[in-house]
Amino acid sequence: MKKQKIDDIDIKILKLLEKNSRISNMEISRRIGLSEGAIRKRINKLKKNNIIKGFCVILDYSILGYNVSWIGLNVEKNKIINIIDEIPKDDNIKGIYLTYGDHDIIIEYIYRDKKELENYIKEIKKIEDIKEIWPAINIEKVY
Amino acid sequence: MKKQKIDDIDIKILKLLEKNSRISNMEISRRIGLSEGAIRKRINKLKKNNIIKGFCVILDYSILGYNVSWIGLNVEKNKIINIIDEIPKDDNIKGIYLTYGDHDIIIEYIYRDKKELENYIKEIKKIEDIKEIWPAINIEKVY
DNA sequence: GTTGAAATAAGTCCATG
DNA sequence: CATGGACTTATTTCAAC
Repeated sequence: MKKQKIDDIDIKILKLLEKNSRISNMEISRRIGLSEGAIRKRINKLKKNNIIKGFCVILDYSILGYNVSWIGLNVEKNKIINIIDEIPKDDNIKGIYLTYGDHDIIIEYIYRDKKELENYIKEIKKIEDIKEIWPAINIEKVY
Repeated sequence: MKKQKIDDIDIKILKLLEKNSRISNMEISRRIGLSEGAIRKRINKLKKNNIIKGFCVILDYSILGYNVSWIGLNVEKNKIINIIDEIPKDDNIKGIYLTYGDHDIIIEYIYRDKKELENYIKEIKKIEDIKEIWPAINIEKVY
């Protein structure tokens, strides 16, 4: 795929969507000073070119009765792709990240009680080539 | 604030918004089988009660020419709130997380080149009561 | 929950550079 | 030939009931 040239207008659109992705095309158009159609076409293009990968919602999981954890995995480096495939995935997985640092893979996992987390860790442990698991790094987004 | 009772319909709405926050109220209403007005009132209530904290966009920062890092900070535990206040904040900060585990605070930071990251680290270092800084944990979201 | 008016989004076509 | 604007139609939002 040819790499899309991003201009200042695209950046402005992305910044507005980062603040509030539910803003209407019309409102973006008013703030930027382009027609609604132009904004819509640009957003679609940004989606097509995978610069916009999706639109999401920031939830307070603690109010919903969940804890949030990041589970760090240290693994055989040449098996990373296989391992990512094998990680059990369900609604409680909010993200899986490839990282270079203390860990190789980080799983963002929400759970209602310790039991649920422990069971999930048990599943993870069954995967071959995982050397270390650093679970239960509870987090709260403060900014 | 009184804690909101969440029912199955709220959960369904949140799941749809998690998949795509730009879905229209109408489309949610069709999928759930409630009127559009009912959906709208529920979303507004979820926002008012801070269960929905915002609507965001998932961007591929690498296509935009950015690297993504998580900077882990180990700090004096009783100074955490002060430190969070003092962390320099700009458009490159995508999140600040309070954590319990390897680090006390994690900053999600995007940068175009090493120089930019280094300058930011330099700013962080000026803050009192930060004991350790673990920067440059580059990440890619794979799921 | 229904309804109707206003706002917004989507689709098409045309002009421009 | 990609982009924005103008126009038309379809859909969505929003508030009164």
